[in-house]
Order: sequence, then structure tokens, then C-alpha cells
Amino acid sequence: MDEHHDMEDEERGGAHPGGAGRPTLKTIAFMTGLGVTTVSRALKDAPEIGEETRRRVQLVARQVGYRPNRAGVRLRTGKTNVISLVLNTEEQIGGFVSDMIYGISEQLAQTPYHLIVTPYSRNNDPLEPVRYVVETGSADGVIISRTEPDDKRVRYLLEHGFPFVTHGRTEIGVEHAFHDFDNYAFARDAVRKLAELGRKRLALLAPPSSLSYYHHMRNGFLDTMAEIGFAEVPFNTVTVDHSIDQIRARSLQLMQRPNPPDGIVSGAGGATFALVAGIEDAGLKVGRDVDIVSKQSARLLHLFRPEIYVVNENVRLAGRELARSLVALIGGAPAASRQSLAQPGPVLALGE
Amino acid sequence: MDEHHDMEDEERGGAHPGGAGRPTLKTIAFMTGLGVTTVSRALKDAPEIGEETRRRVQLVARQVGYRPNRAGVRLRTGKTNVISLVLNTEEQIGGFVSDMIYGISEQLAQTPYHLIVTPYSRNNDPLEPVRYVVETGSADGVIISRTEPDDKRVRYLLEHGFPFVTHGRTEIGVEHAFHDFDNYAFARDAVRKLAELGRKRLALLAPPSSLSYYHHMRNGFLDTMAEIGFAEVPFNTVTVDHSIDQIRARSLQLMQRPNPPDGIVSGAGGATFALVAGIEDAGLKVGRDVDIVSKQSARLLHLFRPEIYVVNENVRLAGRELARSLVALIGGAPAASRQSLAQPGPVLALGE
DNA sequence: TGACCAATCTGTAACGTTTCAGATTGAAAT
DNA sequence: ATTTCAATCTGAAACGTTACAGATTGGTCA
Repeated sequence: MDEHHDMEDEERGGAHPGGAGRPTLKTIAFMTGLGVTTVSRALKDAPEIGEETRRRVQLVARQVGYRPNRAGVRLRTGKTNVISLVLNTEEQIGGFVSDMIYGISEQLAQTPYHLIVTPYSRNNDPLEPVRYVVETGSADGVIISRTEPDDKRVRYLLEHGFPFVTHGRTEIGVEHAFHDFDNYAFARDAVRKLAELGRKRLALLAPPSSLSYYHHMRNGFLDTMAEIGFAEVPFNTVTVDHSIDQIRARSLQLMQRPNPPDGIVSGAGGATFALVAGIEDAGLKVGRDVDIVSKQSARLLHLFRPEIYVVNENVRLAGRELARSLVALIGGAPAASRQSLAQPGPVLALGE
Repeated sequence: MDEHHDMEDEERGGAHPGGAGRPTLKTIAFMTGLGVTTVSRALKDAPEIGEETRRRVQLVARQVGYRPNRAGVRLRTGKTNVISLVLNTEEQIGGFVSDMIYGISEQLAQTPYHLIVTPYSRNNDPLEPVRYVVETGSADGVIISRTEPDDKRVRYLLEHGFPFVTHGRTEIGVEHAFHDFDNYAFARDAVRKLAELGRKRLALLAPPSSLSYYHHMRNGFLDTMAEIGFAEVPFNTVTVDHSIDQIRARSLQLMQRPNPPDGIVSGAGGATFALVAGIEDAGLKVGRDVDIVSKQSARLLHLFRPEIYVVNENVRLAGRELARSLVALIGGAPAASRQSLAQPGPVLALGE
């Protein structure tokens, strides 16, 4: 005689389909007097179901609040109705991740898709979470960010024919879906604005050089500088991904050099806080000794120092776009049709 | 003759268990010459399996990289191995949501649990997503934040015996798991610091009055004020959840009143940006005309205005704690054992 | 009349897992 | 020699869904 009798789900799915538990196809089949197959097909508007039957089934289904069992569908079809957002969980200054998640959620709200967050930290291989999702089939598609020109994850996903969208572009020959902010245009506009303001010695606080958008931003910066005939003040000891303290210290160093910049383009709002702190550590003042054009996703820079010029990046929108694309992709849309580049808005001064 | 033959998964789970697809219990059963039941039990260290068999099965399982199919488990047992974070997706100034998610992810990384984000917006009933999760059984437990003293969601979850943790406490008689920041202590320490600085006319920029932690913060503020013998300068036209523009405008109004405060306690870092902007709009200066003690989760306030005193709230830690508790709860731990209150650190001036 | 057909419906099997209720051992107890 | 028992193992059934391969109509056509 066992001492352990598991009787927990005694009352879940009753023996009779009229039981107390959540309604299933069987419940509706019982109520309508039809077979489960018919009910299943009627609910998805299959062609070989009579008009009246279809309506009857759908009515009953609505009445009893039928919701397909995800595990059942998933087991049978392999479709998970899940989208995975692969995230680097390192601390980031004023990270934009929440907005991204909000945007994705928003877009997914009216679909059967759930959003699941698949994290990785610096220790792990960035490929690891992606491989996990593909190998275990735990999602129908993934969203990845922080793309590199020759991104291992993108190669892997392409090889395995797994649906994905990248936040950021790659230099891989094969076309894939992406959404990106036009950082080339941002840097170009930023340089022009600084030139307009009479600034001549410009520096760039760029993203890490491994990432794709580093190159875009840097090219936009350099091309425009060359066009105007300016020479760059190098500032490559630090990136927007470094810590506040590091950026601040390097920024101080930068401003204490013989010929410090009088204009700086900053690739991220969070980093700009630290950048300005360093500038002020050097006894200089933004708007007087140096002008700054910074990208931002939160809208805090103008409160911080009203003299900063800003370009807003709408990350929530990016999230929406990425989710929209991924869902389309899973539905069979060609990757080439799901590529978009968000244009930066104007360079804004305080109050604009 | 049908024109449509579905032959897509012809090569997935082969007829032979030795096929190409992902290994299942059947694969291992075939390889070891055992029954699937035995394999299933051997893998979970059931008592009625011989020592050698167990080792053999586990070895093979490891070799072929066996990973239980989540849909199979879920369908059979009802266990989803999913935790749902229920989120309000409204814009928040400098929201702490990313840190929360990082913390939860971090904690969940070494468990079989996945994190899924279940959003709701202002239009929807906050109860809606919770009801969805419970009704569809789409997770084993939920994490909710922005709790109210008499929280409908908490009542609902208690009634349905569904595992949950709240970020924030309630006044509901029944015990439930929570993690909270001690906002009473924060407000108390803040008031004391301002008193120490010689400030006498104090105001509080509080959370929305519907939320639990409004009361904690407010009580901490008022109790300590009474203790010292101060009277409050009312500032209840706005909360930390309002927009930058609204807070800024009301802050300006506040400072233009006949007897403006000379000390302000602010419940959120994001709001403090707007608060200070309003103060400066009035021609006043933080540290001279008024001192501020503000809670923050990002570490930006000292860069913003070095004169602000800050108390740091570690939201990532809160995420970890919430996830840890929820997993314990699902594992059968009593709710009363999963209640924790994070004590605020010291009130910090610049450089401390 | 009988054959054929389209329209509609249905049962069975399978996805991968766990649980139930045995089956098969070999050894110990009678 | 038979019974008993513990130790191991096993097949069948079920979770809810969909795909496949029919079944059952009633009508049309030769």
C-alpha cells in the first residue's frame, strides 16, 4: 500500500466533459453533440464545416469562454506562440530595455503571442541563449539586440532557418529582418549642428567598436567631418557602455588635453550624464566651452543641462516594430520586407 | 486527391527513436533498452529504480543532451515552469523595470523557470492580466507590483490559491508573500537628515495615494515630522507618477507659494529631475534655498545636481528576492516565510 | 436504377510526459 | 516446495490538440 496518493487534480478535468475545469474541445463537442475534430475545425474556420455548425460551435465556445490549451497546441503542432527577447543583463546606465519591452508587449497584446525574456550575462557566450531557444524550440522566434557586423547569433539563426529580427544591422551577406535607428544620420546631423554653432574641434563618444552601430555612427561622424573639412579630436578610450565613473574620468582627461574638443557627439543619454560631469570636473561648461549633441531615449537631458542638444530615439516604437516584423516573419513574410531604419528627428535645443 | 499534403515534420521525430530530431524519453528508452517509464523515473531519482540503471540512464541522457519537452510536461502535469511578471506599461520617468527584470532573470537562470512578461495598460483593469494567467494556467506563479492596501489582485489570487509575490505590501488580513522597500524608514531618515541640515519647512513628493507605499512613506514622513515638531508644507497636487511637465509646473507653483518649503523628500529619482527643474524655474537653488533627499534606483542624481542627498534602492536585488520567494512558494514554502523588507541604506551626500 | 460526387462530419493516432496498476524477477521465509 | 515479499521494471492511459483517413449523408448524372 502506497502511503503517497496523488489526488490533487481529482477535480480538474472531470470525467464528464461537463465538469468544473476549464472548457476544452471535448467540452464543446459534448455540448454541441459534435465530434472534437469538427469543433476544432469549426473554430478555425476550416472550409469543410457547414455554415450553421460553425456559428453554433463558435457561439458555444464564446459562451463557455473557451481558450485553447497552449500546451496541447504546442505539443501537437510545435507552435509555441512565444517570442523570446534575448537580453544582456549587464547594468546599463539608464538602459532603454523597459521601453523596448513595453513596445513589444504593446504590439503583441492583440496576438496570441507571449513575450519571454531570455537573459545572458557577460560571462556567458551570447550565442548560448539563442542556441537554447532554437534547440529546445522554446519560442517561435527571437529578437536580438546589440548586433555585430559579423554576428555569430545571426549566422546561427540563419543556418537553422529560425525566425528572428535584429535590433541593429549586420554586414552579413544574407538578408535578414532588422529594425535599426539611423545612427549615421544622427551623427551627421549632430556634426552639422555643432558646425553651425561654430564648433570646430569635434569628438565622438561612441558605442563599443564591436557593435554594428558603432560603425554607422562613426562613419556618419567622419564622413560629415571630412565633408566640412574638420579633423577629429580622438576620444576612443571609452564608450557609451562604460561605467559612469570611467566615462567621467576619461572625459576629464579629454578636456584637459592640449587641444580639447569644443563640440562632442554622444551616442547615448546615460553616457552623456557622465560625460558632462567630466567636463565640469575640468572646470568647463557645456554651452560655453563645449557644445554637446546627444542621443537619448529617456527625456531627461534637458532637465540635466538645458544647454545640451538632443536627438530622441523612440525605443518603444522600435519594440513595436521589431515585434510586428517577427510576427510577420513567423507568418511567412519574406525577410527582405521586414527591414526598417528609423530616421532621427531634428536636433533639438531646449524647448523645441 | 488532396492537393495539400502536409509533409513538413516528416523528419522531426522519426519513426525510429534513433531519428534526427531532439531526443525524447523514447530515444533514451530505445538506446538503453528500457521502457520509457523507467527512463522517466530514473531521471528524476525515483526510489524504485536500481542504482546501476539510474546511472546508466542519466549518463545516456547527458550524452545525447536530453532536455524534457516542456509542452509534454505541461500538458501532463499542468506545471508550466513559467513565472509571470505583471507589468503596467505606462511611460514612467526613468522606470526601474529593467533592473527588476534583470534581477528576476538572474535568480531564475539556474532554475527551469522562464520569465514571461504580462502587460497591462491604464485602460485595462489591472485585474485582467492576473485573471488571464490564473484562468489559462499560463504560469505557475505571478509577481505583481504597485500594490494597493486593499488590492483586488491579491484578493483574487488568494481566493484562487494561486502562488504569487507582491512587490509592496497590502493591508489585507491574510498573510501573503511580499518583498518591499522600507519606505517608512526612508522617509524618516530623509526628514531627519533635512532637520539636521537646519531645514524646517518640509514637503513630500509622494507616490500616488492609491498605492500601499504611499502610506508607508507618508507615515514615515509625518511621524518623524511630529516627533521633531515640524509642520508639513502640503504638496499633494502631484505625485511621482505624473509627467515631467506636470511635476515641474507644480514644483514651480509650490516654490512660489508664500511659505515655500526649504526641504523636500522625493520618493523617486525620475521625479526629482522634474522637481528640481521646477525649483530652478522659480529662481531657487538646491542646496542653498532648499535641500532635497531623494530615493533613486538609477545612480544619476548626483551627476544631475551634486547637492541632492540620495538613498539608493536596489531594484535588481528586489527582483532576485521576489523570484526566489515565488519559486519557494511554488515549491510549497509557507507564505509567511517569504516576507521581507529591504532597509534603506544611509542618506548619501555627494561622494559618500 | 446504380454509380458517382460533393458536402459534412467523425474516430483514431500521435505529439512527450507522468501516473496507475500491474508484471517479472530473485531471494527469503515458511 | 510453496508462499511471500521487496526490488525493479513495464505497458497502457491520459493530458488537449490537430492531421489523416475514412464514414455518412443527400443529390446529380448517366
